[in-house]
Amino acid sequence: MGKQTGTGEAWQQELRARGYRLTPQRQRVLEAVGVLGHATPEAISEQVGDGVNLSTVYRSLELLEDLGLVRHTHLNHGSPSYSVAGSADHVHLVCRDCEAVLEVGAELLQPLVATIADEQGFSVDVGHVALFGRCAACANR
Amino acid sequence: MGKQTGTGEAWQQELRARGYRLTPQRQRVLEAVGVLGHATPEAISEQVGDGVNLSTVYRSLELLEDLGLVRHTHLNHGSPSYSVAGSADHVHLVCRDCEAVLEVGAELLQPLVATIADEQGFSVDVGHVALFGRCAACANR
DNA sequence: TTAACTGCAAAAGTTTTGCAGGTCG
DNA sequence: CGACCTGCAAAACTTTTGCAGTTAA
Repeated sequence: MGKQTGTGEAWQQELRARGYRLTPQRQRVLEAVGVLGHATPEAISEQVGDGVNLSTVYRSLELLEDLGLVRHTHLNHGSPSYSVAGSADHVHLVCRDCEAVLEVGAELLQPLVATIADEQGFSVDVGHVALFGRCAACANR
Repeated sequence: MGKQTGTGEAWQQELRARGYRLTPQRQRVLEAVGVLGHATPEAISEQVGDGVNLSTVYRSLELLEDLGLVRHTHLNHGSPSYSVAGSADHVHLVCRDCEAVLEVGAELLQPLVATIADEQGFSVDVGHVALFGRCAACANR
């Protein structure tokens, strides 16, 4: 399940098919997002080190998101949080007090999603849902 | 269900009890949020007109949120969206394509919320949930 | 070779902060 | 009257953009 650094991964071909180029910066940004789980552009920039300019991080994230390789949500206050799209779908549980982020399987959403599709014709993107509230630890305080 | 502009509303007493003051700016900001449903700080600033400085809008929103009178989420890309906390709980359905925001009753979340509380001890804040996806109109295109 | 990409720096946009004067209580 | 608030302007941040040099293909 590790990410092969081989030559012919599907997304690389997709990327080139669209006329884009495969650069080391883009690979490093994608890898950093994978390592961090979910992270802000700034955190990603730190992860990749000083070899990649912050502007490039932003531009890479935009491209990678357009390719469907990463996604972003707004987990806490200001900054967007990016994560790899390929990983198993899950729901984020963000604690308002301690800022911890728990996860639960997205299969819990199935009934809800089905109902919404049925009533509104709206297809929910299950890949990245964030729910806010208070975690068990903070509730006991 | 209208908002009385009477003298002794509960939140006003709460506010004073905490040592804060009831100013016309704060009343106008709260009223604007109610009128707009959900709005960014800038939109709120326009709604209240030029009688209230943008800085004051930010400071008022922070205070009102601290009092539990308004809440904020991130519906679309950059800016936070504020809404009154007292209104009926509902789930936002944000279309990624046309940016429309639909709503469905929060009672649909009950089973999900119950399961999460059971498994993780995490109490979800049902008041303001946003789900992203594609609306019926955009799906048919 | 050449069109795309990166780094740098400046610009644009958003949110916060310091302070002098105004006002609620 | 006194502490809290507001408006204004500047500061601090975040994200975007223009350009010249660099590089993947």
